[in-house]
Amino acid sequence: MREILDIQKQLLPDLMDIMKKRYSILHHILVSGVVGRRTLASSLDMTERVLRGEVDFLKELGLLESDATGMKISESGRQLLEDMQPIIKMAFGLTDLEESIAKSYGISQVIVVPGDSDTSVFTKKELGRAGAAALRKYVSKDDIIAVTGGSTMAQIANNLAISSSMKGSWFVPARGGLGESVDMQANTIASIMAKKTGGKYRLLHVPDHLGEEAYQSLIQDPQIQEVVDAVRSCRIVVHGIGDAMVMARRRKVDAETTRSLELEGALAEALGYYFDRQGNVVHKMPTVGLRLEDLQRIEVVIGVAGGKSKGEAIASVLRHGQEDVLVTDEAAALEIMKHL
Amino acid sequence: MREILDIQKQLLPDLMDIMKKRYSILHHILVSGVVGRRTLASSLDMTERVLRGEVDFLKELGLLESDATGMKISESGRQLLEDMQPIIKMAFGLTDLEESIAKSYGISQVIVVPGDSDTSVFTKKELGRAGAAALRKYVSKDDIIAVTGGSTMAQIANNLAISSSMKGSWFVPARGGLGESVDMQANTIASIMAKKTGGKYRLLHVPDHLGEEAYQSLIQDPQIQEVVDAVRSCRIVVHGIGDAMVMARRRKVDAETTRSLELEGALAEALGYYFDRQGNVVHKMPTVGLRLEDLQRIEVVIGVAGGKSKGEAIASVLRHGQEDVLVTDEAAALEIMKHL
DNA sequence: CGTCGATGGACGTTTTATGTCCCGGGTATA
DNA sequence: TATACCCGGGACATAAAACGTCCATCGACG
Repeated sequence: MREILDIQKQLLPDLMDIMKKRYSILHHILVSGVVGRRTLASSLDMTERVLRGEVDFLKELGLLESDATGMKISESGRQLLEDMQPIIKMAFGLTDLEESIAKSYGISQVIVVPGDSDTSVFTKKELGRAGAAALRKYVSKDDIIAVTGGSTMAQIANNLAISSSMKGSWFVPARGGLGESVDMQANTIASIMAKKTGGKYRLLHVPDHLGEEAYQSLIQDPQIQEVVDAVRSCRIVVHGIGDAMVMARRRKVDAETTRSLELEGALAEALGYYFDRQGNVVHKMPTVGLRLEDLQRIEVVIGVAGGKSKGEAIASVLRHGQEDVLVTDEAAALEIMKHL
Repeated sequence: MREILDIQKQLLPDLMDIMKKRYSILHHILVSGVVGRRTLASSLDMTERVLRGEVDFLKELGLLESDATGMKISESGRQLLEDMQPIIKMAFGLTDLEESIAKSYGISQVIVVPGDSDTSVFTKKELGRAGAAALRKYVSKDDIIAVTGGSTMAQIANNLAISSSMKGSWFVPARGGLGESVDMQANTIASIMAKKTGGKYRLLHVPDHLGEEAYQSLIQDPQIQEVVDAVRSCRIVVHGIGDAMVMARRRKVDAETTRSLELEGALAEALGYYFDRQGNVVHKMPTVGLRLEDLQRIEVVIGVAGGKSKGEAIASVLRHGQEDVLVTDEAAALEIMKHL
């Protein structure tokens, strides 16, 4: 039942918008009894003319009637609304979640896919699909796109396809070596994405656990510098969000730092930075590439993460307040709303 | 599952058309492998430009890819088509039926509702709804609309609602007394329709089983003449279609005529005329009103009938070749196609 | 009996869709 | 290897639809 809508959404992306619009017009008329165009327009926050277009259409379909006293719902319209109840509830439960997260955290767009990535690989794939769609939506010609590593990012890469709009794009890792395993690290993801879309890529080869001296000389290297400059001038960032302690363990952070993270109350990780509950940065991985302060001037920052277990972490990162777009799943979204 | 599509068809008929269009584009590309824009346009019977609009859109969505050799389906497009298979079949299976009937019998529009009126009252109601919608579609200002009797016509009347486009219309019975019971006869239907839509009506009070002399004097009557003239100058006819023998019995046709009907192979009845399998008129009820030859110059002839048992009868009437619009149900439609 | 709010018509403007043509380039075939 | 063909994509004028805005008329209500 839900699939049918998801499938249709692929072919008719604005299906839901139109359906919701027409539904809410009908619904408003139903609860109002008899209502005039102007009143209805202002209560629905539409211009009078565009409402009129829809109303004429609905009248054509026989779903509402109008005479000189105003508009009211017809019998078939009333029946339709009743039949639609479950569909609307299902289809727009998530939309409501999206809107309340967007509003609460001040984000331009939130996309919530149904399910829980923790328990269903299908949801994780869906998250990747949605992330890829979001990227495709915001990308424009010849953009530089910085990406991070992680399994969610890998799923996004999987779901990208050759596309003329990304043909001229550059994919770069947002930050150098962060101690991830090879197939999940940012370099790998960037190259896969470039391959899938027909775009180009540059990599940042920064070994992990470098001595201070070697590190300093490395970041002086003109080749590296060039890539870092490209990264920091990117227009779009797509990054995952992780649980702080899980990430620390995965990256084999030393015991002392781990203890310090625990003491500072680190909850979330994104782009090599660790955040506490309030969204403050409590630690930073020592490597090159994008810095947190760069995010302010970057036009599109897309965060992608899902699963109930990550809900709190996502909320922390959102609270830091640099995200423009969030792609998550239902389970995480519910958690996020709990941590308001 | 099916309900959701039915609901969408009611609320979003325009989007369903678009969905079908995009689906068939994708499908054609799938079966063609690699195909060029111009070739595809002609095979889909679209202009090149409008196809291009859709193709650009589908490319944007990542459902198809194109290079200098032509367009081909992408992996996600292929997957989508597979997922959509059942949806399309459900949503448009009837559409296919509609189109083949329209084509086979040379009718402008055929509307098929799901189900079988013989076994489901819901389908019968739906037939009425569809019939009412068809009438609403074709009616224009101040039309004269001739209607017949019967239970299906009564359902149509039930589903009409007050409508500005019918406010100036006249409803008249297509033919005088045909021996139906009062609540199903054309006079009743016409007056109900007028009441429901806010239109006006004139009736033909012609008693059944009149002697020849009385009949002759009746049709000379100026009042009657006036109505008959109105009826014969109508722009729209909406009529039911019945099984010949069932109708003969219901109308208490005398034994001799019944025998003659049987001999002639009468199968169907419409507008007081009886038709054989080939669509020839084999008998005519003796009353005033619309004549069969009037149909030629009447702009919109709408036939409404459903139920598996009536399929053959409908086919006979269609074969007579005066129908412009047919509203029927799935069961009847399948029968109609059998009697090609 | 007058006032208010409603619909539906009208009209100019803006945005979008469409018809049409053409160019550079890649493919297949000779 | 040369050539003829068909491809996608850019360009542009035009038709069509959407939209903002205003107004005439009608019915309900005080």
